[in-house]
Amino acid sequence: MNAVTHSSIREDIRKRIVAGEWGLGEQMPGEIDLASEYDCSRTTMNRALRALADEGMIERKRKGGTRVRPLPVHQAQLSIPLVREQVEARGARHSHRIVKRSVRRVPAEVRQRMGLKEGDRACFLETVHLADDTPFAFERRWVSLEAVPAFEAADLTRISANEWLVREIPFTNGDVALSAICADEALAQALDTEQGEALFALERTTWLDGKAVTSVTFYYAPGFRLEFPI
Amino acid sequence: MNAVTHSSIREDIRKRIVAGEWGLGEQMPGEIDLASEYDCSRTTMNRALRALADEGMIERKRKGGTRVRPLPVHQAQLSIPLVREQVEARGARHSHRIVKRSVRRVPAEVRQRMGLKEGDRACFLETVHLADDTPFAFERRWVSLEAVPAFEAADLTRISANEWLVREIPFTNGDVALSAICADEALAQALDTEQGEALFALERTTWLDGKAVTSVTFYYAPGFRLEFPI
DNA sequence: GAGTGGTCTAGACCACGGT
DNA sequence: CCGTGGTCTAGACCACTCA
Repeated sequence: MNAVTHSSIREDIRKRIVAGEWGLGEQMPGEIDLASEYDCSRTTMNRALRALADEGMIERKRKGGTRVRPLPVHQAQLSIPLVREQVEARGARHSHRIVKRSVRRVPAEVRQRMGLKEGDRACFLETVHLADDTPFAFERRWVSLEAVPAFEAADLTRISANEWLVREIPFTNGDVALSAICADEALAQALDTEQGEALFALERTTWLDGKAVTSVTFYYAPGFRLEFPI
Repeated sequence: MNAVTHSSIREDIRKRIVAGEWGLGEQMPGEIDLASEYDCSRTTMNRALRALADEGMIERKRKGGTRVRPLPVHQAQLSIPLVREQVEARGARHSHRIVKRSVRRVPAEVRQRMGLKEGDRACFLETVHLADDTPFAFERRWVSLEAVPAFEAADLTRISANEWLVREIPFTNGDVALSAICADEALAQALDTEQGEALFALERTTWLDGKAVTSVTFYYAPGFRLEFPI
């Protein structure tokens, strides 16, 4: 209890929670009490407690006071890197090869996922990402030409579609789904592996002000692991 | 620009960034300028900008000022729910059945993952989680009896090991890895599916003050998707 | 050295939500 | 009603880092 900074206070209180000083109910003292205990201002204590609340350690309610979360919500900051960054983080050189590129009508399933109307045009793209010339991931992507007309003419030889979009079109929100899938013939060929292998799939649809920008699925080569701290 | 609250300011500035008002370099005005522009205190502006920095939208450096992140870091708050919660969120009834439970020496691979010494004892546990009597996930777990001696005698018939541990032993940090794996014979049998099916695997090792508590892998039945917003 | 963000303070008012 | 957290303010000092 030296520096009376919001972070030192936060860590100290975290320890006291872990040590079980307060049970799982309503037990914790309020901001004012803790502030005087730590001899800091209420503002500082508020910030420390707010941080603990943000990470799911405690729950705060007006009038109800501050309580230790019965079942702590275990949240992780999962950052979704570019494929290029994933490859380079493994110490390999990234390159990509466009397998297919066309403008076509969107199949019903994707149309629903992206909220497009029948007849809306979109760009379809299949890309293989390589790590030192070994297939690393296979990307199947739809880009709405309603939202991103410029994509039709984008030069994707030097940078990948992912990076082009990230650079040109910010997005406001999106949905991600992770799953496992057996490689069919096309996926097996693209990733230079056997049919039936288990592939890790990451599907992402992103939106800009309520308009779908792109919907993409990445299929990672067998053995891929997405790791992160919690 | 009505309420001059930190959140309204944050959202307004986010819009201006998305609209491209400032390029990808060093362009943004500093706290003081923005504070006077929004007619708020520097404290409030600081909080708004800090929030944008936390979510990876901008980068801040002393003296260097505030800049728009060239490639925004796309971070998601991924909360890892209990299996029971996952099942109940699908509107099904959760139950679990313990398949194996024993105390034994830990194989080298797990020992390394958990940082245990040779000869350390641990509890090994295999559990099948059911959703309305259909296999939903298969859990393979090691619990360090060094860290949690009480686990050896825990009653796991009513609540699962996961919940027992969450209730009894808080943890300070952990590692998570997601991957896809082909079902071998044992997994296929446990999940009542075919050998070779692609399974989604979630592996997690948790620590309490540097001591490994438990290392667990969940294998989800085919078709499982882990979804979250970004 | 100087400018920028990082942080703390003391006080104030407000909004939510139990009593 | 009234206690608790949520927030804003004005001012201050500090620490990092760039020039």
